[in-house]
Amino acid sequence: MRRLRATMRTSGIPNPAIRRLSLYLRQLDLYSQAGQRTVSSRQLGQSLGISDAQVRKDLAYFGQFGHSGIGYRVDELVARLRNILGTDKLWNVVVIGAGNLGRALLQYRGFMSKGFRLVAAFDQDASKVGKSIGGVVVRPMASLANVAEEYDVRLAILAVPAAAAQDVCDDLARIGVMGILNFAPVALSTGTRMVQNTVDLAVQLEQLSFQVKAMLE
Amino acid sequence: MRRLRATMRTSGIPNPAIRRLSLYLRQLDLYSQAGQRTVSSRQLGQSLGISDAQVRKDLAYFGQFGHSGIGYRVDELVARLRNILGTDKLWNVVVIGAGNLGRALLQYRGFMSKGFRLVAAFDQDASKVGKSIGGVVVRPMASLANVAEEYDVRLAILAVPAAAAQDVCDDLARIGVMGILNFAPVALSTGTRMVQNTVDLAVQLEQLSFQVKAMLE
DNA sequence: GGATGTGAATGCATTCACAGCA
DNA sequence: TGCTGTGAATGCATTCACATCC
Repeated sequence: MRRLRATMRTSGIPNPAIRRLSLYLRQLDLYSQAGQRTVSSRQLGQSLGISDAQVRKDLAYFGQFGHSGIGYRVDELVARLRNILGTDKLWNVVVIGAGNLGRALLQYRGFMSKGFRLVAAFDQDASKVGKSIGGVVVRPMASLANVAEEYDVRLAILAVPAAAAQDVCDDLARIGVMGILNFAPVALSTGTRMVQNTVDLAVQLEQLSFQVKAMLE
Repeated sequence: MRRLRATMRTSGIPNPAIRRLSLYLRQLDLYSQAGQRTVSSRQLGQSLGISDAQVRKDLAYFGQFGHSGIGYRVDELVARLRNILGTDKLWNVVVIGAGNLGRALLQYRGFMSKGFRLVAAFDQDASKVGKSIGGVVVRPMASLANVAEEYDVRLAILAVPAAAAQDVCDDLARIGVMGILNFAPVALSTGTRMVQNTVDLAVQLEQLSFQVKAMLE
């Protein structure tokens, strides 16, 4: 049994705060599109179910960019959040696994405008190799290292069966990938130079099950 | 601007603990398949990157079902966790939206054995209605209420575009759905008799981006 | 007046450390 | 001896409340 390292903190900033920054950014994009110029911590918080103090504290971890009496300038804050999250630069991302989920992800275009670009997909199954899905070509696993180097790939989306996930994860670590968005229902064992984010649909549904069950009683 | 209610706690049990119960269950299924009969809090924790004390405390919230000197009996604990999470009964689930993601979810069979059954899919687009995907028929939105009643549906998976999500959410609330697994990148505004769990892929990637960025510096 | 930014206070969650049991 | 269950202690995160600024 391999031993997992516990989740570690990257900095002095609370992990939940970093998650909320993403939510702020998403909401601010909406405000920006709607033509709104400024926003208060109160308004931003209410639209997300978060207290105004929490919003201010989260933002203040990264400096002072509010304006007394005014609030935050939407475009300014968007730019700053992108910079903080690292999505002001474009990340090249690979998708491993071109099954149902992998294909759906390749066709989902919601990433593009947000600082991520899917540059290639990989599948072990030769019959899938060569096809183009959502404008991205499916390649053989053997070409992973080359592609990763060519595009300086640091992020990967893992959409392979659970049984294969750890092996692929090890491969990815070896070629310099440092972040994995993992859709396989397993806890990956990774080194210290790698972070993972596992999205397990069954886990998600179980959370709902628990809570709905409680409401029904 | 609609105001969201803050996340509330269902009981005296820490929310993070409930999330971990799902992880324990997932891991225990593996042990069970491998023929392992008992497991200690230490072993279970290590395989998930969680401390042994944490494991024991999480489980102890729900009673005492460990055995001194032995640990926990795997099958017994699996049964108990299913019971706690509510997945010892079968939940009928509907999928709203038969686009890329909706289709992928319908074809993903990983739920079945875990207490969830996809009973129907719905789409607004008439050209999709009538098709069968992964053994599930796509129906018109208009038939949602009937199906929900017929199958006593309490859980829904939302895979519609962001712009449509809130309206669908309101519909779902009206017909008695109480839990939503939301893949649209918006914070849904719900009443008190409803819980949501939003999986936003961009948010997930942004978390990785932030952390990988920090590691590269 | 209407906001931010922030120390202080509170409230949660996790870990420690050990009694107790097989 | 090996392990659980649990109060006590610690450590984090959130909220309060107010000085401060436009």
